[in-house]
Amino acid sequence: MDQKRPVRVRIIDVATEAGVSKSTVSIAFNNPQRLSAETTARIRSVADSLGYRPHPVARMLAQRQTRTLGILTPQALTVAFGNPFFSMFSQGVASVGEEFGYALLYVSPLHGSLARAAGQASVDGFVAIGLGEDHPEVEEIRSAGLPIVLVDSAAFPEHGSVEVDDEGGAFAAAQHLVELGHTDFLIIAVEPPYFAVGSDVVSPVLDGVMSRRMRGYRRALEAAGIELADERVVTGSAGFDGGVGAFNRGLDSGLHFTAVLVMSDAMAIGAIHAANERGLTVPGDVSLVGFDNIDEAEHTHPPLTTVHQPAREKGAAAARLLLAAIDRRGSGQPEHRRLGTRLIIRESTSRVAGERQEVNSET
Amino acid sequence: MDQKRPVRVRIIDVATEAGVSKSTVSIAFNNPQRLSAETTARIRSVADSLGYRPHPVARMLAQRQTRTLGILTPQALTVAFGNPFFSMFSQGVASVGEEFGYALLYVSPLHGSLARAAGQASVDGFVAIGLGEDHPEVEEIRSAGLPIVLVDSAAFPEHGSVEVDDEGGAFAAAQHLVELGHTDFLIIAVEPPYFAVGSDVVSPVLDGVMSRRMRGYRRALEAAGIELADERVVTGSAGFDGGVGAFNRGLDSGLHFTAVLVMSDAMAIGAIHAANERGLTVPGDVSLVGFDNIDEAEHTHPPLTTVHQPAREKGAAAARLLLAAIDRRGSGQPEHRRLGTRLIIRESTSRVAGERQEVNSET
DNA sequence: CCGGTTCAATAAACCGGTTCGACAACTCGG
DNA sequence: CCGAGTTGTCGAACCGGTTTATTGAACCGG
Repeated sequence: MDQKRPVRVRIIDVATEAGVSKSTVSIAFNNPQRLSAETTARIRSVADSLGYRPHPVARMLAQRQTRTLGILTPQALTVAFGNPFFSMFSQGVASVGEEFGYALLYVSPLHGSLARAAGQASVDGFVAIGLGEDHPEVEEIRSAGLPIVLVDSAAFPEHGSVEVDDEGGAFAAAQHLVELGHTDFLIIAVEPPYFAVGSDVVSPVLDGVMSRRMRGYRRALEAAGIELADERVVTGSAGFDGGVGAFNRGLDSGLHFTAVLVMSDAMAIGAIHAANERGLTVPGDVSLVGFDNIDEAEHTHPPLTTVHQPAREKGAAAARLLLAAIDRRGSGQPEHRRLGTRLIIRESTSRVAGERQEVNSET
Repeated sequence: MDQKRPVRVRIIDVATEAGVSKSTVSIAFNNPQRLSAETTARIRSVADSLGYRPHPVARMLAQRQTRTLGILTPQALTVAFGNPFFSMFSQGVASVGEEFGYALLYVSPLHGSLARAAGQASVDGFVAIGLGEDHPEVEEIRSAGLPIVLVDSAAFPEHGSVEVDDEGGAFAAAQHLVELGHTDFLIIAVEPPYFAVGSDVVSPVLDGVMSRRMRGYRRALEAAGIELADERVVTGSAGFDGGVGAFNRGLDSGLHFTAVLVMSDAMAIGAIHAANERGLTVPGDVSLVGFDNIDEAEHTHPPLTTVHQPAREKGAAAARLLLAAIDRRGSGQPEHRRLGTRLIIRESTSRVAGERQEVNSET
């Protein structure tokens, strides 16, 4: 049995082998111009032949920086990565992270506790996606002296934040359908209990986002004098399947509707699929508007009308704010950014079909 | 200007305040039963009131473990996260990571060097997605004494690995079309230069995967006596848009084909969309088989026939192998796992239409 | 009253680097 | 030939914890 125990080469080994002190070795790597060329060369070659790599953790400790950005999510990663939107957001964070040489650490609740998970993460700062008021980990992190940028939540003015105009986007979506003459609506929301583990509070994150969207829908409908009965709001789990389930439930409840507002594209794609399966054509029988504008929304059949939110820019902006906060180490004002949303009209929506044309063209 | 400089509370502060030594404080947290109940309680309460959190990096250094799993990808994260498959894989890794209390660190090339990036990552081990033979970072990591599990590559028998039967899946896909009577094929591949930065070698990863799939296609066609001209293989960037581009290019080249084999679902979805835009119906005019079986494949119109690969299980298996390797610290045999693929027949494929219909008139 | 246990708490070493101040040797102007 | 700078290297302290061997006090039976 060849015990392949590749004992790590330490800086002291290199120093001994090269006949210098460990400070000198360290300098040879981090500040070569302070050393004579030959010494540097010798140390380098010894290090190479020994296969020396500075221990990243020791280095982090001494330099007091990790060159790592943390992404904090109150949902399990298995659910987070199930949402294409999250991937796009990640792309944004990653793009600026990579540019500045930072790796990405994903932190999700461990054994139900996000705070504990955050506590044992070695990062220079956090991007927290949707931590609402009652999330104690924000305080936790602050007391650890780490900067944090909140996404989809402005509950903590003392920290940077990046938001998106959810309400405005939702309003535009609903208004668009109203203008097409629709009066009978179904709303598909993502259901609140996103996960339920351990003793921690359950994520009110999406709750915030979703309730803002709901507000936008409601405002537009009210403005058009359309009343929205509670049973016209159905929910399902985030993700494609949740969309088919919710749509079917809406259908089965016996409601009549010609327009569906869906709070996420993933669910909207599921809903389109469900509609087809049930013999309904989109947008002939039912018009449908999603939210997010994920990449696949353009390629559905029919292409999905949806509210674009700049997910990648959101991630990038959050990362930039965080890097800035890391740089100035606690001083300076936190920045708050709010990005726009806009309605993308494709082909999943159309004027309401002939007969029930009780047009309410005022507003 | 209130300088909010939340100086971190250190263990020594707690010790002083509680009138004990720092060892005692450490024990109070990690081995409470060794201490008298009252001392523990007092220390805990002092720590609470001071807001003490053990410094994760210091702790990692002392304990020689990070409780973090590294995910190594030779592509920039911006491109990796653009592929739904990657998200599914991540879900798998995350699910077992979360179960055992590990966070996830994504490591991608920094300034063009994956080796450098890997070197400064503080993890207990790596899951490397598709590192081919000529990737020096594997040796690099081994010499750092860290375990590594290779995914989609068995180039290093001394490390654990998880693979998938790409060739078999591709074979089944092609055979299915052959059985439906198709003889005129187009193959859409993902183009090799996935990125090109710095001095490092460009990822041969996907290359390996893609060439295995190609081999599968070819074998099935040859078995049916169908010859595949080189110009019938078109490429595009991974992702939806790459699919539409490639499909259009195939169409524009004047080739006649009734069947398309696409090496990824994302591209297949783009291809379906492109086909519709060009007035072709799927599967009426052209049959189409994807690869991966991502979640959205079920909800396309028509639902996509594709080769299922167990992406989540792949991630989970890799993570489990890695955790096992971390546990036994270098001893023990590396394990190699190979997972199956299977053809999922949905509705994007059908028997070839009667006569030699002229599919494409001109551009 | 004494040697042997047990229990609680501690001092010191350690994890593996970085960094600061000091020092010796060498250079150079006067 | 002396004193002031430079230059190259080193020792020691430090980052913030954990861990091991040790100590001192209390306990206990003989």
